Amino acid sequence: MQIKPNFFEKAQAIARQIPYGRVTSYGAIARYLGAVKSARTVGWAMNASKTDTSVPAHRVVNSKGILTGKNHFEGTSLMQQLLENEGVLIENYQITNFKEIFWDPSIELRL
DNA sequence: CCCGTGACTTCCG
DNA sequence: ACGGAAGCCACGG
Repeated sequence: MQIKPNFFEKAQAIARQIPYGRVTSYGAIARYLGAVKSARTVGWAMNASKTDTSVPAHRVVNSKGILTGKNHFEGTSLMQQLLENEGVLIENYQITNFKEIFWDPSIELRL
């Protein structure tokens, strides 16, 4: 549905719209964009957004709720610290209540 | 212009 | 159920 101007633009836009204390996955964003298998590109967008403080890339994790991008963040536990600061329960870089705080753009933004 | 890489996900064997 | 391979998009050399 509708054309896709740019994967990057969309991915960043969605990531920026992630509510406080919520998280989502690359696949969820990619699926909303109409390209489930393009989840990697979403991660690429996060990488580009890394310099963009307007994009909370720390709220984006993989389908398992694991902070896969922690390695690309400053330091190492910064990503986890940020999420924990928002009330997200994380254990060993994995979100324990992932499904509870999961924010799916396809559901929240489908209107 | 062609090849390789990258923070993922899904399918097939 | 587990493991390996493919697919997609964009950017850099």
